Amino acid sequence: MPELPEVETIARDLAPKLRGQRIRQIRYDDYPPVFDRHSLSPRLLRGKRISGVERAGKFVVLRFGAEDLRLAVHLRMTGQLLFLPAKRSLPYTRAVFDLDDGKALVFADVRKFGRMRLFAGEPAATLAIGTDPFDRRLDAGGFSSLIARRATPVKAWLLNQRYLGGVGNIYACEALFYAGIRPKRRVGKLTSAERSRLLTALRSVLRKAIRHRGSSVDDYVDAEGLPGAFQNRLAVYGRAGMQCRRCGTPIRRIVLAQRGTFYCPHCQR
DNA sequence: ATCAGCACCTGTTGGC
DNA sequence: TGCCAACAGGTGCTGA
Repeated sequence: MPELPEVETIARDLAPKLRGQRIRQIRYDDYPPVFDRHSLSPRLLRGKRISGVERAGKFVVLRFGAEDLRLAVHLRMTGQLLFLPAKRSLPYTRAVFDLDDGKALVFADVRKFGRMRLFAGEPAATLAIGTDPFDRRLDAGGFSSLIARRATPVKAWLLNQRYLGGVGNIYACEALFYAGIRPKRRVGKLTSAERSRLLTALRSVLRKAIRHRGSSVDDYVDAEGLPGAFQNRLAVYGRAGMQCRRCGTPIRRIVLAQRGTFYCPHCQR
């Protein structure tokens, strides 16, 4: 479900609500494990005060006190991270963090793929997340050197979190549409003009999606349980057989890297 | 050292 | 209407 724009929306919403709140108690369902096998003991969180919330790749990261201690939450496909101002029970709850005054942070997940990890250290290094697409130090040259001479299809490259952190299936398809590049093209063989267009298109579509609070194609909701609005503005994702918004050609669906992949055969070369 | 393919889960949808 | 296969925003492991 959630990619960079959705996770960014959740993190921005949660930050002012959670900052200063203390973790009173934690309850969780551990089958399958909701804390991954690298996680420190969740008991360490009891009594800790939340000092900040940020996004790292597709993770929502909570920080505690002035310490190095952080909790990373990955929503995978159907995870939801919800702030509840008053006690309430939700279906598919996997973990509940009781906060001050009856407030709570709830991690719910129908498919149970989502995981959390408590760790000490820097998120990018610990979680093996590549460069953030919005990193100011990333320019066309840096982007091109991340690509190097890789033979993998450009869409598979975009989905690999070790190069760029945060791009998922929807926005990989969308960015390639706006850059005019077919998903199967070998990433290492893109011209420098194409690479440059791709970085620009990626940033632009991610920025727009954040402005519209993400895409609610299926289960995604923000920290208050409300859907985003960007699903109505998608150019190719989920539009197989429908007319391209730019040229009218039917949008094509193929499977690439085991994922549904959408593109316009006329606008993308 | 890569990388395709499958595993992990449950719910929804579309074809017959 | 009913059944069942295919599919879903992601990633981690295995074996070639």
